[in-house]
Amino acid sequence: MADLGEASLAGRPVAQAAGAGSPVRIGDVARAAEVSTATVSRALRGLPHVATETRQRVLAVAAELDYRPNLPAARLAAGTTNTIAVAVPDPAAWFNATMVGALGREMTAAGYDLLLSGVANLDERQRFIELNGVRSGRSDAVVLVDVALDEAAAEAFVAQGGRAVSVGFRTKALSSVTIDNVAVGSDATQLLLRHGHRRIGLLSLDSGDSLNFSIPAHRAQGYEQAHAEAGLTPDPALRVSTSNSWAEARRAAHALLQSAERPSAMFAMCDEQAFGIMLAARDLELCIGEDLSVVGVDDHDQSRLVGLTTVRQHVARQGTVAAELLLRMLQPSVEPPQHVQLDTELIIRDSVGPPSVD
Amino acid sequence: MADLGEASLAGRPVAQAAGAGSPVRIGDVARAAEVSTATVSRALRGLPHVATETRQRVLAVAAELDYRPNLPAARLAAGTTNTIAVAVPDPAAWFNATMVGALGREMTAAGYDLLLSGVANLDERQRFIELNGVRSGRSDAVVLVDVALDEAAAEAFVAQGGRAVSVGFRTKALSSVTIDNVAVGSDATQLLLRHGHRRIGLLSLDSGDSLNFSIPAHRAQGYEQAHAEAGLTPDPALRVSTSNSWAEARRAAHALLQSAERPSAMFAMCDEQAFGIMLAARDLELCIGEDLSVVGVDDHDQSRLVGLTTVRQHVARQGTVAAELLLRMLQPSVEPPQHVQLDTELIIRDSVGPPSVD
DNA sequence: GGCCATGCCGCAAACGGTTACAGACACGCG
DNA sequence: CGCGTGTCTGTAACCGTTTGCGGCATGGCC
Repeated sequence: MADLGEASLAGRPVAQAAGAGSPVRIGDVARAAEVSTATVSRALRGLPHVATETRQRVLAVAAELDYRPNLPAARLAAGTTNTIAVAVPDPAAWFNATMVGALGREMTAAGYDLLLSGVANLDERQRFIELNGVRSGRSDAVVLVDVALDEAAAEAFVAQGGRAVSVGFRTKALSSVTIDNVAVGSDATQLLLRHGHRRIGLLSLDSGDSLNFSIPAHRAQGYEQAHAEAGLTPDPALRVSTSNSWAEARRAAHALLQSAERPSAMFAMCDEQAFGIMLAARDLELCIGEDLSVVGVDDHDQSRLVGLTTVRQHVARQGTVAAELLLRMLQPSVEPPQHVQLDTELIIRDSVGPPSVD
Repeated sequence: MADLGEASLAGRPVAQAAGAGSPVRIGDVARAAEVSTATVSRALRGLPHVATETRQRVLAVAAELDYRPNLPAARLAAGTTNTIAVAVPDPAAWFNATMVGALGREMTAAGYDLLLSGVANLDERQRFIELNGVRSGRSDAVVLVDVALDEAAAEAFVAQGGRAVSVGFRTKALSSVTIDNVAVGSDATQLLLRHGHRRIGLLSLDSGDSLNFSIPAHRAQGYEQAHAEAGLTPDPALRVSTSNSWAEARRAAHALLQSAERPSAMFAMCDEQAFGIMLAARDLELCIGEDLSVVGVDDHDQSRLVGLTTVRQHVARQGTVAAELLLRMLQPSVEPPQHVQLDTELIIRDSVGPPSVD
């Protein structure tokens, strides 16, 4: 206790003008605190078996020396990275950005770093999976946002010790957080049918771009199902698909709306596509909600602004749920994969009305 | 060469059913290829001083064994991480998400990982800077997106060997990519003045939320300057500020537009705020472009949809430029910080017209 | 034929922590 | 007083790469 004063007198670390000269290592702290490196390691990480007095001395000395543990070294020795890797098809898309934001907030609070990868096609997906297996030590776990893995690949991944949670896609082997996409498609379509629409266009997502085929497929299924329940069969000509960019959606909608028997309403896979439809309608001087009804999915920040009726999914909540699943999964005790399905909600705005009489 | 066949016969790696049993290490590859670990290391990384024949044998064996180098170990030994850490105030905001997307694309192509951190206030900024100094070995370089560092902090950071590029904020010690924010403010304001507006509201950004005070300050300066050039003095009552969320902007605009002498036009710091203004106008049944003119900044994806006149900044290009600066900075040769200023562009849409005669 | 340059390759020492194991010490109890 | 128990601490063996340096052929040249 006598020599404590020597080391930790000042309030702030000595400036030390290190100039990248000689980085302080754990041994330096140990020497200055007159303990072993083992004790320093334990003290700094809050592990038990360190006397309070000793711990405080170590803490003081470490602060004094402005010691920063070297991460790769710690990771190598401990075999854990405190990092999670997340794969998203397009980091700039609204859904993904919002998801990553929520996920990041939670994981940062829990002491994890977030490694972000854009994974836009099957090659990149393959690469991501290979690179982020446990064996590489790049990350402790992986979250796949709208990046589907087939059952075999998922099982292989966990068999090698990989941990993953999937967002938007359900696989037996992985924990997942999803919504009921059949219900999404059905709810949207039913709304349009109730308003009296009989020619309802379906703007689907390209399977080429998307790595998660099941989402558009299930929503389309809901669309079919709603028609069937009403005793109707949708015209296949009313079905087109694009990527999730509004620009492409606009082009596709433009073409469809100029066809001989144009739809009186459109259901789009996401609000960004719906925006594209609205732009196309504007081009053709069709009034939204009168000449053309539109329903999207997501409840994008801007949907309210343009009065878009949509099926809301709580994106941020999906992010926090994914984080919870991750943290649980990172515990030493192994649990079977968890599957969480969140509710969606139909949000009625101005973009839907009865079909105009031609 | 004779034993090559033994190791690399098959097209794909043996399934090996590792079950996380015994990870393949570099020594295993070395043994199987009958070379030293040094040679394996060199061969796999494409370094010189390896005979072509040997290299191919090593490659084949490594593929056969499905070897994955352990990253922390490699990083510890090499003292480099091939990772860059990026700090953004809010990962979900459109500008940031788009920026991160572009940056990530470039850096991934160059073989770097992207570590994403939300840095929303000064404490988090402090923490980010401390955590990502060179000494921690967490990342090779840092990019600060709309997260300003004062001159002293920036110098201290580079003095310790840290490398950083700053986006949206210019500091002597750091490379930076910026736009001319005074011109942005001035261009937008001049447009409104030319249309005959005399009461132009300014929706600024909270300095509390934003870590980059200079952006709203400079734009406000352009606003003042444009007024001064026209021989006018803006009414301070027309100046409010919020965060960059449209919801807050909406509330603020709502209040301002209900005041006795309401502005006939508004200039917002970003398109998201402008959207909020447009919502407020809708609430009050004011017609955009007639009863109220609005100008934003960014050229957000949705701006076109709602006909928002705005000052476009090329976000993705800022991202690629930042990536170039980073890559140059990561070269062994030390260069002085580079400063790149990109052009902006006034995009005229429907949200601006002459003031309505009251 | 000797010598030097050159190209490949291996040995072994880092890199900077973590942690199993054992030692030291104090204490309480029979 | 001996012994078990429990708490604190140190010793040293890893963790899995990278890389400086030296060795050994080989080939060309004088």
